[in-house]
Amino acid sequence: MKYWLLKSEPSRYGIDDLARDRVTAWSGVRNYQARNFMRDEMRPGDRGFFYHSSCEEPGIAGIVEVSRGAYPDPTQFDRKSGYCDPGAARGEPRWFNVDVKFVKKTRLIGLAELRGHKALKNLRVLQRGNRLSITPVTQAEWECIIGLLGKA
DNA sequence: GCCAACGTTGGC
DNA sequence: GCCAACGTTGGC
Repeated sequence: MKYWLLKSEPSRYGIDDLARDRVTAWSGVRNYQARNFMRDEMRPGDRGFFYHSSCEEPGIAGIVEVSRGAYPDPTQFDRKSGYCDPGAARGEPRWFNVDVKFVKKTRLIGLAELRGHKALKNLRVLQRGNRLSITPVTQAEWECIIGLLGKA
């Protein structure tokens, strides 16, 4: 079982949207590294932090669980979708996505707080210039952050 | 709005 | 296969 951090802009789709929907397709990812994580490494039962990016208070806002392993992202074939990829063919999908389900909403753990912990110094989302929307989280990092949530 | 960082594209 | 140009991301 692995741990992940999934970024989303709350103005597009935030933790409250997932709390309402309970399950959502993590579709629309158009980056090969992130795709490979979903296709090759993410398995049902894996857990992840839901991270709010490009917003007033960037940070971890919730916990999710992978509820379905990777399958071809239907939006790549949808001509009306902004995620449509003319280079993708039905028999040869280029993009994949998993489904994630809501586990819980947490208090917001902002970047400054995350940076305050040595155990998190390698957390990808804290690195300069990090843009990858899906990143692995080590078990030690996961446990450190879960520990922070135990506090007020 | 700025700007650093990074991925992708395309000419050669 | 190199690399400059460009577009996007995302914190500040």
